[in-house]
Amino acid sequence: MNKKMIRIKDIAKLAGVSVGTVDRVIHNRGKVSEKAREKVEKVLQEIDYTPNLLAKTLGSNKVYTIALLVPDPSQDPYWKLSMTGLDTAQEEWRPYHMELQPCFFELENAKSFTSAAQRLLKNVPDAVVSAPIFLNEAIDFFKKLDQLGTPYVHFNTMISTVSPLSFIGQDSYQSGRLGASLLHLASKHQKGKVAILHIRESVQHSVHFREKERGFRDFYGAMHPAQSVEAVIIEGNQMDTFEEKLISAIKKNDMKGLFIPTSSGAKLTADVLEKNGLDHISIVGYDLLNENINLLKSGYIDFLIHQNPSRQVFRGIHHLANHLLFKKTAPEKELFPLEVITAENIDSYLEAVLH
Amino acid sequence: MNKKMIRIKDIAKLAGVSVGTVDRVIHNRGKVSEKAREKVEKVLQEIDYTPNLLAKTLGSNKVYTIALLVPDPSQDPYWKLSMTGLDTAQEEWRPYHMELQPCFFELENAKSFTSAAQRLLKNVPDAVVSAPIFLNEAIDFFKKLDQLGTPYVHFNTMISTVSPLSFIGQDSYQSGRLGASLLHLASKHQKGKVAILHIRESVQHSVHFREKERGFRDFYGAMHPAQSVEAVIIEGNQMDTFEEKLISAIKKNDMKGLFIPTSSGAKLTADVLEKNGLDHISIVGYDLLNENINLLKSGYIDFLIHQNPSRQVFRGIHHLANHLLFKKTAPEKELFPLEVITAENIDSYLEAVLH
DNA sequence: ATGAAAGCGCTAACAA
DNA sequence: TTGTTAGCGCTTTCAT
Repeated sequence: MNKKMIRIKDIAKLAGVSVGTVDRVIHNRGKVSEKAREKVEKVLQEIDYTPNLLAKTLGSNKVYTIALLVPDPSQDPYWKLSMTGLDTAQEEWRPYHMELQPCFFELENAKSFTSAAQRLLKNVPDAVVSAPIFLNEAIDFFKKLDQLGTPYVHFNTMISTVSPLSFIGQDSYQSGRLGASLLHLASKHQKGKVAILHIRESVQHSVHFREKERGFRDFYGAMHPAQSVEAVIIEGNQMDTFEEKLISAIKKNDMKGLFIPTSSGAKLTADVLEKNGLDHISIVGYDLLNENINLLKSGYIDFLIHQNPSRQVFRGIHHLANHLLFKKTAPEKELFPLEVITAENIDSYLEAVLH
Repeated sequence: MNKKMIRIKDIAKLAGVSVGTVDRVIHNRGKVSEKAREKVEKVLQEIDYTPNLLAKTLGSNKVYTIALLVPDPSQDPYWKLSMTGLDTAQEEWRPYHMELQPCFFELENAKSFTSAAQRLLKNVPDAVVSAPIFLNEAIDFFKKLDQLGTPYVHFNTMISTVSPLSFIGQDSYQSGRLGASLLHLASKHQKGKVAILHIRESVQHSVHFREKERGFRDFYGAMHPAQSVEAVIIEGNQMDTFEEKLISAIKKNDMKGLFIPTSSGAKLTADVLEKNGLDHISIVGYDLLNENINLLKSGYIDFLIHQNPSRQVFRGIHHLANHLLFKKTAPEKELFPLEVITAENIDSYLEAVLH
């Protein structure tokens, strides 16, 4: 097949110039006469040259660092899951002298995001992975990165005003539709209403939660228009009266099924339901938190939708590292599949390696 | 953090020996005195040394080749899917001068497997990925590879008498259970029997089909003992009477749901059902063949279980390449998660990159 | 503007 | 058994 790899040296010989000149032409590093440039470009057009990436990155002996700006995993089980992605990435990229610096902020505190972002920039990382939990603050931060020319990848929400190397996440609208279809499957032979439950989401200004609701409603609207759909909203500052609010909403609407987009919401809800003897109510929740896993196995939750946070950070780092090291182009968005978890396939997910 | 990466040269200086000796110790290339070895190993224990992979592969300027022995994708839609895994792997490993040579055999022809295997061995590949469709022939082949010391990875069925570097697949028993649980979900409010449908599987001598059946039966036995479960077997040589056999089995047993482990079986079945006005029957099938995708979207199939063949070959190559190039140890088996596909998440799978 | 040459960290061949 | 050294293909610096 490929008889032999073409090297810069070969091109130099063919063009009758030195390797230095070839390098300058290839990378537009200036300082080349028209004559020399033409000779080299002629050769380049005739042959099929792909540079040896190993030699390339070895030659320019640089240690890259990728910074991560994510919520403190010790404060949030969802982000705790994502840390295995960091570990796996660390493992994968260590031999290439890629340095990963995690930088945490507090989930309920926009100021801490900003200050963490500032700390991060002090270290002038070569690239950044970030979760734009606080949208406005995040946009400011991303714009700064855009100015600096620092490549970054972000999760959750697509933001049209900034230019990340790549966006990683799921189609939230479709996720809502999927949630609705699963809830329907679990509850269709019961009477009653279904609802989407927004718990303590306010902090997230989150477009993606709204999109999930839209998808949820659309599914029922299109497929089962007779089914009436509610939304129950329990804000972060109302958590002391959570039980009361939830129960009253359920009783008032004769609920048969709940769709809970917040990953930690299912546990809160299931506890209240169990305490109040309402365990006939179907639940569709999100993500493989330990609590959710237990509830799924014991039958309190019917389905989970997996957002694979660990893979999100793993892939984010993957794209950036490939970009820095090998100049590979990343997809502008990488949408993950919407994975359906049931009591019968949960173990296969827990045993599987990061995928 | 780590101020500076440690190089072999540094270790040599610390141990008071030459780089050559350090290299020999690290790779057990013999020819080292006890004294020298001890000195080096002491240093290695004290510091945290990870070799620079770029330099490593650049230095040992070798081109490895991995051969693939799989069914001709033009003859089989399932294996056609797996080819995107090949392409992705090719892309990923190109910078490391890893050569991938596919080698196809005919799906219904054991002889062609053997002859393809021989052709393959002529090229003395450094490693092999293979699908052991013809179990006996495959075992012979694997034993030969074992003798040659050529590492290999295989799919589908775990084989206790051979020693692959790694086995890649899914837990077939659990896959059967999952299939049963999904079929139950889709059909539980109808009356009638459920069945597992074995279509033209004989060629595969396949342990994993039996395991799926066992899982399928166990689920119903344990969870819904009242539900009666059948098995319908239609051999490869009976395909001319397929319709007749299938319909008579359905009528006789008053079937309400079918579990079809063969990926191409769902289409055959659905066509017959539609033709005979039996479209109330629920179907759980396997894999994202185009036909299956259409049937799922149009509601003729209720669920698909995704075996992710493309990722199977991708990961197989991944483990072998890492083994050859970087001496990384592969897991002796890598079980994939059992992915549930419905009409509402199918698109997210089709749009997603290999995952 | 150009070429020559010194690395980058590791491997492997060659002396000693 | 050891140490030395010449590559691997590319980048970068330094003369010219």
